[in-house]
Amino acid sequence: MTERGQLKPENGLSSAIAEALKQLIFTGELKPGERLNEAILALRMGTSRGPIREAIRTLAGSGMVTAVVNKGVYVRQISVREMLEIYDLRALLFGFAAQRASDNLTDEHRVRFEALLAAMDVACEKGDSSHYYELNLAFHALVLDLSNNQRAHQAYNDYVNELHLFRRRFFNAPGNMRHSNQEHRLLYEAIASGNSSKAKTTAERHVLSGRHRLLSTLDSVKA
Amino acid sequence: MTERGQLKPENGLSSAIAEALKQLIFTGELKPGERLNEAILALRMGTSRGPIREAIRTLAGSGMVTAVVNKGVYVRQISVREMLEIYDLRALLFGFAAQRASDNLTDEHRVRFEALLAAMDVACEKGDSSHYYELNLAFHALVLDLSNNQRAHQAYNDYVNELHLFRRRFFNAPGNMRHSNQEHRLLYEAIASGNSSKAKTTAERHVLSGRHRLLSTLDSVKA
DNA sequence: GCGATCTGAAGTGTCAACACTTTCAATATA
DNA sequence: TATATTGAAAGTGTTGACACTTCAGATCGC
Repeated sequence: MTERGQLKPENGLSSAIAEALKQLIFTGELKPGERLNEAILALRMGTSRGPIREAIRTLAGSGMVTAVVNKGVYVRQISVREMLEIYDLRALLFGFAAQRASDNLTDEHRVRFEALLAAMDVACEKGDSSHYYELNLAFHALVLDLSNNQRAHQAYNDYVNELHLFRRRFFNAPGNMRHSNQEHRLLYEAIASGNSSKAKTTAERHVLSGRHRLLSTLDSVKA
Repeated sequence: MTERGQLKPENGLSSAIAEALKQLIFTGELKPGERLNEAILALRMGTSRGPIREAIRTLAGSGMVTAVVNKGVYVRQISVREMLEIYDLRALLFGFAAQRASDNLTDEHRVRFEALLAAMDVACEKGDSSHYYELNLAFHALVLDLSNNQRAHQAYNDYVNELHLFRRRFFNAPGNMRHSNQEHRLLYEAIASGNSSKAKTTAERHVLSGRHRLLSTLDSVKA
């Protein structure tokens, strides 16, 4: 955990701290199961324990950490079962969004989709997985945007973050870009064709294939 | 807001306070948009402001209240748009659960379903809307249980609570029991028949018909 | 009379100190 | 040696005090 003194207090100290803690958790500097020591965090962030406690309670409210009375708070650990459940929900949401997207698609969005797909092809060829990851996120975000349902978008992002947390615990499955890229193309074609039910099933399958990949990797590790 | 000194501190004072605040919000003693005054709450709960602040941050984390720096926290207000979005998600989840339920149904569950439906018939005849409401919750919970996906169940409950919050803001639409009751029967038949896709669409429609009722009531008020 | 500035109250943000619980290791005891 | 006891250390829970921001109303100048 490196020094990180910035902590822009634009929106209240505890909000800034909560944001910083989230970053620490997502980047893996704070690992799942690890305990958060209030005093040490306070020292590191350069404040007293009060704001730290409040930030931690915020995270506890959103489920990122679990609090045990008189013992402390721990970064949430996600079980395999929970991961599978979340994958199903994510698939459901993505299918829902794709279905709607095929109804709400405009020419402007077509352009953006095609630009994204082209860029992903390039990243895929070059093997630039980090850039591909960014584009992948943007692609999914675009679909969710087109669902015209902000809550769905938010819930989807929450699920993705939670899964991210889980995967970090085990290994950073890079996922095979090529296959994923192919599925994206198929999904876009389904959306663009206006066949909303096909768009839905394609989108669901896309997420579930990710779930399947992760699951089989997990099995092979256990064996 | 009545005195409520119990506050069993079994799991930490701030957790207990958070629970108490949730109750106050759900029962409507704290109305949407209303500000939460820390000092007054502290006085009423018999503690100092610290635990109150932490409880409030917990609620803020789960989205029940919104915090504005240096001004205070306010009970969340849900817009019509947001309500519609949540209804869609709730329908999606309920459809998902019903689909799964038709795969996971056992004889034991059949018995419970039929007991619930019978009891609902009775409550419906007697016009006992309060009891009907309880049974209605139990019916939905049973379907969600059968989905074998705890996260789905939790998310569904969260959505229901949020909608509850919204409806309180306008009026307590009792919903017509008779119609709802009929839909429950249809849904159970679809689930019991093992036709999972029919179960799914029936469940979705059940929720969406609720959404439609609320929406048309809203329109008639505005007009 | 009208607008700008000042002032006070109300309320939130932050802090440091203290009380309480848990844990673990050292010691005593059978 | 194994087990129970006890005491210190570490860390969280809680509190009251103080600093700072915001807002509304009073005051002053024009």
